[in-house]
Amino acid sequence: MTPETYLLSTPAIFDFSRCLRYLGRSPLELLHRVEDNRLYKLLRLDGQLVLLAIESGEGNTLRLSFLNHTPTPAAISEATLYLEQWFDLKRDLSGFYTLAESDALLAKTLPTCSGLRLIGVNDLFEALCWAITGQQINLTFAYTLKGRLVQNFGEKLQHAGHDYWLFPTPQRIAALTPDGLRIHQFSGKKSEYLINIARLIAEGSLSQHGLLALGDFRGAEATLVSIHGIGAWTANYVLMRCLRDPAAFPIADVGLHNAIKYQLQMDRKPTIPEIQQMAANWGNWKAYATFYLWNTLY
DNA sequence: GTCCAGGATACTG
DNA sequence: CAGTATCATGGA
Repeated sequence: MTPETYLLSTPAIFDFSRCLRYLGRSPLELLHRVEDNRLYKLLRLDGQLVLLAIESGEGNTLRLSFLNHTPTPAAISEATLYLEQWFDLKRDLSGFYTLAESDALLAKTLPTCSGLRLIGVNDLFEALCWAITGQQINLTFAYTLKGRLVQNFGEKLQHAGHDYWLFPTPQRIAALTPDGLRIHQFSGKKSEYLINIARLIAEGSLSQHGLLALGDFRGAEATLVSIHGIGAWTANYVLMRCLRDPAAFPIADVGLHNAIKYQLQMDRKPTIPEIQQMAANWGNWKAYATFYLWNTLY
């Protein structure tokens, strides 16, 4: 049977293959799969587990295929919205390119990043878990830990010989004790942080909508930082990848430091004041600047 | 064996 | 208020 297929129009500055290169950076990733220029993603849409395949379509489009269901109209609409957010398709990047072409550091990212969109982590709980899990450990181990979280507490769909996963719900993690995460090699502190945040989200006192309703992103940042386990780096990571604050800037990020060191051929990592100076003109493109610099590391 | 990882917090002076 | 210790383990 031929799956239901839909087209989604893409903006002028968009290179799907570069987005896929970012998405395919870790073989340990369980929340999506990249194969043969096609992206597979499991979502819960309109109450059902829906497996999507996304690939380049004719002209400036993406082609979505629903692999395991004939989608309801609501599911089609939700899938479209999800992808627009995931790939940041509604943002006009012309200002960023004007900036990047005249910026000594950012210009170096364009040959390998041009057309890349800031790939999001749409779900707030997932974004927070990923950021906290990744604190002060190498990225490979962070993926291993996330994989354990997903495989032990997430939901699985098998399709055509592959496993597809949904990230655990906050309700599921909120029901754990710290030992339930520590046995999977999360630190004691991170276990407490994750369970507490799961509880806040499960009970409704923390939500993406609520954070965005605070008026500006600085309000969201202050709220996030007030939560145990969320410092400036984590808050800005989540602002950048989930809340879509264009000025989010995880300036203490080691990956950012390494990318700058490499691009400028420095014999040491840059200091925070040096980075502030480099970013002085980045304005509301700091999130994109960070993402492009990260992407030069893969 | 050593050093560093997409940091945050609690403690110390 | 600015430094320091601690976490926790893997990867290089």
